[in-house]
Amino acid sequence: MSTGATILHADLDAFYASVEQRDDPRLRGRPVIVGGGVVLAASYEAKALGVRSAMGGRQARRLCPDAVVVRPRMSAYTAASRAVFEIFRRTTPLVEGLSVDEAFLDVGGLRRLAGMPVDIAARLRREVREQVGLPITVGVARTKFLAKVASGVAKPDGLLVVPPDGELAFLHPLPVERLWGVGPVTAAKLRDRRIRTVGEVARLGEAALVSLLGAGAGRHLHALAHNRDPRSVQVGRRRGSMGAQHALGRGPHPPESLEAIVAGLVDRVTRRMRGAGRSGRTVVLRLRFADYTRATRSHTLAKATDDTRTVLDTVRALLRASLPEIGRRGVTLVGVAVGNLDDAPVQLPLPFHRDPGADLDAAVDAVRDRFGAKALTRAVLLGRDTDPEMPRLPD
DNA sequence: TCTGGGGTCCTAGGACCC
DNA sequence: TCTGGGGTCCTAGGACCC
Repeated sequence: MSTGATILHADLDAFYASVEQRDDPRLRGRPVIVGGGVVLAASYEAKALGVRSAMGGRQARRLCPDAVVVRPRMSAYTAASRAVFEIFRRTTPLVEGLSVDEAFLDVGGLRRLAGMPVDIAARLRREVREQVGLPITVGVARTKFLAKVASGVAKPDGLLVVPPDGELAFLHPLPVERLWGVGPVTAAKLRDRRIRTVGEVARLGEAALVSLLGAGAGRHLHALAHNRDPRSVQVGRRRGSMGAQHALGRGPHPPESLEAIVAGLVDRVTRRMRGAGRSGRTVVLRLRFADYTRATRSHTLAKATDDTRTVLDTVRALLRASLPEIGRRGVTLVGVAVGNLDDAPVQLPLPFHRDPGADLDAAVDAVRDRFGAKALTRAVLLGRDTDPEMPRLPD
């Protein structure tokens, strides 16, 4: 029964740019921009001058003429990410990755073994710095949501603990933009109502939020503003789709050249799928028109596949059906994705794998809490195959 | 400020089934 | 003949995240 702040949100700082500064000492202390036409990542020296990721390259160079612009080296970032996640998993088996550079870690059960969460977090930061050479910020709190907000506030290269008795005092003065899930559109709607802080959101009432933002977003935001977030750290989550896309100039782009680009994208995606041992049923063609509005066209196959030919034929049919619209509106991006990826069994971490537990109900509940209902089904199926002692669902 | 590439989750209507 | 409610799947769009 640990009730303290036991969830860590660990987030590498300016990840791509930090890897570049690590690998080239001449870049240290200087503004670094990773990416060419568009900023993929900016070092904190560049951010200080207003450079942001997703910003156009021209504007970034205007803001920061002294910046060193580096071509991205994806394989270096992937390797660094793997090394950091190894440290995460050495810290606790309960790791939920959110992207290449951030994860939640549940350290609630480790107190006797590894010390207080704040000490675990400090050690984690030190290990990432010493063993991988990268700065990382950690937020520590009782819930995932608060831990994430805390790391955002503590960046860069920081550590911030939100004590359980100081949660609302921490949360309510923050601007609404700090909330996970509040982007430009939601922030603008709230701003129109003169709502700028989380505390003001909390005073608004759920019904008002729902009528302003819709049922899902409204209820979600209301819960967060009142510091309600029951989500647990989920291990073994797998992505639900894989895709690749390619931005185009303003054109013109004849159908043959679009077909060729799409074929390359399909090849990339299906190659990755086979590499990961995944197959999927829903094939998606993604388009962006000359006015930068977006559209998707999709088709769901009867059977999951990772076959290049099958996916390509499907995408081609979607593309051909879209050619008239593309002809009218112009196209500035094509993308391909395969969704509805199958759920292969996941490897469960040690405690549940090795110790099914004497109490069947408790074990089943624990698996469901930690990993979700889907994983429970998978765990049971997996357990039947590999471990006769694995708990089964009660009939 | 003229905008990459990779994802997640939610909503909503229609088809279809019981 | 007309009508009901519930559930799932598919397609498409939109907001948001890094």
